[in-house]
Amino acid sequence: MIAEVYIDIPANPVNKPFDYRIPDYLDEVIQPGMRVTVPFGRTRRLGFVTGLKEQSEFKQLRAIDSIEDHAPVLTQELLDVGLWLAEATLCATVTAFQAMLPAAMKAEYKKMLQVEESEQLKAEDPELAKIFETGRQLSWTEITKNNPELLKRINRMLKKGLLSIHQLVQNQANAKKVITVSAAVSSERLKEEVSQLSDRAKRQKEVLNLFIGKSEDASYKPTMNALVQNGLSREAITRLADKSLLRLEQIEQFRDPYANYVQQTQPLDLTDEQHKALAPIMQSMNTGEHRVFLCHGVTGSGKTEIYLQAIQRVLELEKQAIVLVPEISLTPQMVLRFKGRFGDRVAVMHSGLSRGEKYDEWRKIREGKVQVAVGARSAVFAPFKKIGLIIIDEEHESSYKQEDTPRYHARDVAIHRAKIHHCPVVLGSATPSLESFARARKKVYTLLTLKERVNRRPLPSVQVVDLREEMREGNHSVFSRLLLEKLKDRLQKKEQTVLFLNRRGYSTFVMCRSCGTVVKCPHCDISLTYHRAHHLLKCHYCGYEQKAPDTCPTCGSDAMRFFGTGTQKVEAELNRLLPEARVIRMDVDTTRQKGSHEKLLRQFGDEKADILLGTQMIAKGLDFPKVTLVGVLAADSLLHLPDFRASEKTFQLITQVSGRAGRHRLPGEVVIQSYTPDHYAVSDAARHDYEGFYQQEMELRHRGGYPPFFYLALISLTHSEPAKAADAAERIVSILKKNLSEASLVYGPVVPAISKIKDRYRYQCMVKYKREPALIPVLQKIMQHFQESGKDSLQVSIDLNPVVLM
DNA sequence: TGGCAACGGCAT
DNA sequence: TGCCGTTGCCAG
Repeated sequence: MIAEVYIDIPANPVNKPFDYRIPDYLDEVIQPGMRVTVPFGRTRRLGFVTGLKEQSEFKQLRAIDSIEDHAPVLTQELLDVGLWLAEATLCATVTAFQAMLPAAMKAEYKKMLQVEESEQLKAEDPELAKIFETGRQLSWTEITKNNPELLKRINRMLKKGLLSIHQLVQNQANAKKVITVSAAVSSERLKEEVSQLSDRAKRQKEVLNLFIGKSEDASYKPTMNALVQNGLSREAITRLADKSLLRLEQIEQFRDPYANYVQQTQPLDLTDEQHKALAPIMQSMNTGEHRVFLCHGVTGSGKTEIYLQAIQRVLELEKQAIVLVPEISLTPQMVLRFKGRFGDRVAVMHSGLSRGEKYDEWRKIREGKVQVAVGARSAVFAPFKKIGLIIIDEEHESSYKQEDTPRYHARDVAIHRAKIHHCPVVLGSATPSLESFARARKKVYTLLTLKERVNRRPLPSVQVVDLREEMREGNHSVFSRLLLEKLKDRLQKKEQTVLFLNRRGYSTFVMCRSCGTVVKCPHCDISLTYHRAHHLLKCHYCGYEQKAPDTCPTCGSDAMRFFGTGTQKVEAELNRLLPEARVIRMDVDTTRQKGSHEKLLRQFGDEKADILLGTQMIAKGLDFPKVTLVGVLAADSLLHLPDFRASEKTFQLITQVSGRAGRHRLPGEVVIQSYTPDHYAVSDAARHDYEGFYQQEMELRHRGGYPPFFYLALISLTHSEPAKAADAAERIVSILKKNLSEASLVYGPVVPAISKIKDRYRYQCMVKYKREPALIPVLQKIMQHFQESGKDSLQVSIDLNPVVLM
């Protein structure tokens, strides 16, 4: 038999299946979807088997070395999804396969050195011989990294055949193993043994006594660790196992990151609106018909309960469900709602888990141990066999789009998979993306609307404060007088406040007041942000940091001033203005550590703080009964970015943040601070008027030729020499113009707002199109022609339906 | 991707 | 002439 294998090299010339002979001992074992190690050129590489066949057009086939998996890691369906994904996003097929698997399954390649002729080596290079004394294989990188001088000598020995190279393909995925202990003989026998043991074997007797009477209970299999923790002796246990009285078994164990909290919940009664929304979803599941629903429900309208009851039905049908949530809202709050309803039938996948934990959750899905997968973007690839429902909560969230290859949108993958499985997709949001809402309007999706909050709670009242006026009247503080007053009021009433600011760090840029110099990143075309904790300037693009200068690097003046406001500065301001207020700050800088995110939220939930101050990450999913005030400090911070979605993002953000207030008994209030209070994105959000915003924004998109009226393809070029990137961009634009239809528009080349990132200069071209069958083939050709390999080379990246244009 | 042959420059 | 770094090609 012959296997078709995709090699683990994401480069154009090898982006196709290679034929390999299956050795006899692997005949009948190898199946499509398994990973194998194969000889490739002069090395060994990991590969994915995508098909089996009898014949090959190639005469000289090499044989598969070994298998990496005992069962396929990709189902036939996922293999097909991978091929589709590679074409749809213009990436190498292996890259698509890798994206569907947990990171722990990425192969690691190691070059090993071994002695072939030890006597001769000793004669030629005694020092080297000493290193290889044990005769064992040693890692090439480990030997050479501390001692680069050895490289030449090793090469010399290799040429003479005294040393040899062995390529090793390592699978990093290893299940956590635990040892369980059980009785190997009857309780009767154990009693006998106890009496026969000498008095000195006190510890062994202790162990045996524990197992007496439990021999017959097959489920009694405590782990070695548990026994040792309870004061029994590991030595004694192994001794008894040696005597065949106890049995030790190694079993694979699943790490369970949520083992500690599971609190069972029951389905809630649905409101009329919720019933009406759920019914068509149920119907679609019952008839096994693929449909896409857009559930547009105001914040607090109980979308999650609809999801939960729909999933309930999926389980009754003995199928599986995938629930996607934005990375940021994967707080225990959200996860617990699913865990609480479905308990250990749920696997959770998100970036807060360790590599091993993610791998375990993934295995639970593959092995059919769970029926529900809750996770961020990549959970859309959950290896379920019979998907009954896919839910995408907060469907407008930009984190559903992967920003590096493969540049896929989870929404597209979900719909693609749902078609294959004949099941519905439910997109949920209080602020749907214009694309989705437009599709619902055109009846491509089915619109489900929830206008009211559950329990009839009113939406919070929203007040917009004009910051220009505050300025005019001499208030230069971050807080308007209204917001400050309300903050004080809540402090007094012992109610809580959420403050939102979309910018971390202390200030946005540092400028010299004497000569106007703004301190920029030496590697990127962007100003550095001041972080007060360590008195540092940081680049938020490449991570570069330097000490904050006391004097201007250009003119030497000491008039360095900090402009713009970040969360750190607001925190300092709060401490100054309201010294009695307890503040929790949440941003990338305070949540970097594992578990800190949850910890901070728990503190706030336990009312250990009065004010929660944070960036994006606090905008959604939070639900605290005591929060009665929400402040948006700078509503227009996103509005003036060079991005056609700036208004949409602003509207969504304000709406989402406002939704954090007054979700329970206490009514909520929202204060929005803005320099452009009349902008429709701000004023419509304040009025909770999605429809109004939608109309106005669609008008502008229509005029500008932007989605949802046109599709976009963004081609980005980077090179360390600006001229090289510019030249390629010119040529690409002319190729596109020549090959695409008249109706498609080709723009560029342009220099993006950030012209340099990590010492590479950037150019962009863009295509706007409605229907363009020639596009994918042309872009594939462009990739093949222009993409160079090597370190200092031209990099081409193509993003179809980009979410961020920068 | 990475290994290697082929190539050319350069010190000897 | 041998050694080294660079370049381009190729893999089933």
